[in-house]
Amino acid sequence: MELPPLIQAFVLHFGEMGSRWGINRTVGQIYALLYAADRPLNAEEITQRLGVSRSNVSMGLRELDTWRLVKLRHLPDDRRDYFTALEDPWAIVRTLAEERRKREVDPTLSVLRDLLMQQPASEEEIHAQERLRALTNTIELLTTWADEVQRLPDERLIQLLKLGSGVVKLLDAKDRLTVVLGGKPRQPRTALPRTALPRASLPHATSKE
Amino acid sequence: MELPPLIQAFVLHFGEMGSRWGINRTVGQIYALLYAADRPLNAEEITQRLGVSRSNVSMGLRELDTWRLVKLRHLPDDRRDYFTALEDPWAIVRTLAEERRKREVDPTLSVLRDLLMQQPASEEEIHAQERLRALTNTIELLTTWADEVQRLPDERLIQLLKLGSGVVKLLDAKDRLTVVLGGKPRQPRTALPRTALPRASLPHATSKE
DNA sequence: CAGTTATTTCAGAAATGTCTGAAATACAAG
DNA sequence: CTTGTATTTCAGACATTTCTGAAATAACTG
Repeated sequence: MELPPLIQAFVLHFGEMGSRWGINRTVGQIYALLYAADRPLNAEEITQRLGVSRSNVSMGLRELDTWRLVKLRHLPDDRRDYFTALEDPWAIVRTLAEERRKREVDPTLSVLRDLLMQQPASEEEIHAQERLRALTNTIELLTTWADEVQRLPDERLIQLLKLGSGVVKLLDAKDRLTVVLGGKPRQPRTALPRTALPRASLPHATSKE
Repeated sequence: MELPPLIQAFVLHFGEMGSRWGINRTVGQIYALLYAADRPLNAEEITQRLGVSRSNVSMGLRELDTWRLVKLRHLPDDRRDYFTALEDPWAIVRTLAEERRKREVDPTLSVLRDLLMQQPASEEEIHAQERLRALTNTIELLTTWADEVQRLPDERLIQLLKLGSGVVKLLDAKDRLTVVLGGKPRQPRTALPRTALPRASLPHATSKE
């Protein structure tokens, strides 16, 4: 592997982390290389820099493509394929979130829903189904939320992230206002737990004020 | 494997998903079995029900323990170890989030910070470092947010999730109020992008109103 | 169409990960 | 200390995944 030390360290690390992220070493290395690169690279260049076989690079690029993490481009007067990494970090985050959900969550949700439709045949299965139902509800709440957040434009998403847990203050403020100003009663669409009613100010929610 | 069909389907699915989740088949199966079970199980029972070797179960339980997903308990007059799954779905979500972060994100963040400290030795490295900086900032924003959200009590977390992207309306409402009522000027702690100022009402942000 | 270059496919080699059975360890009870 | 039971360790068998080189395919060029 013939790379400037800084880039090499980055590439090697991504290769090693690859296995924890469900991609293999070469795929991780290719992505890191493209991400750090200051120009599009073709397969042959990647092969040389990483010191792996040409066919391995071909397969790796195809996998990155199914993850929608690389873009294929062409340079004038050159019929080789050139690749760039999806470069905007927020685009990467969104893509990773979508793809991981598709691969890691959706199949499970589908199986769970299926099992919840079945008629339990024993006490044991009744209990199991209850547990499955609790799990399903939680996953559904999370994925619905993730869906909605995915649709926010970048600025909004960043704004929310920066606010952090500060959002709960806003929620409290809103509930108080609704009461003080005699606003329209809340639609119980998001049925609040009793502890979140007007003046109940929870200890933890106000700890930073 | 001798299990009621519904439970068996659940267990088999978790086993298969295991590889995508960075755990192996047996570990996934053991967790699923414990999660669906209506009582604590000992290693021998798990062995029998899953039809895998006793030693495999021992290793699997140890791994689940390092993930903090199972609890060890003892029954009176029985010196065998009994296990239960972490059963509250929100506790599971929190634990998974923490553990995955520890394994999948923190090491990368540490390497990135390290590489950002280094003196770049070429134009190429200067560019690479800029890319690394962008990535680092994004990951840091995400993990800081995740940290804060982790500290919220369950009800608050659920409340937020149910609100979904509705939070942005609250943000807008707050900004408007600050102006209308002449409230104290915002601390620029979360420096908003210009587009989020008082009446700029972005098209996408108000699309549902 | 033949020649050239780029990419993909794929069988098997190499590497890695998982699982088992046997042996080792741990520990309570007699 | 010995016996009996529970659990862990670990070397090697087995299984899966990754990677390579060679061959096939594709696509352009004259």
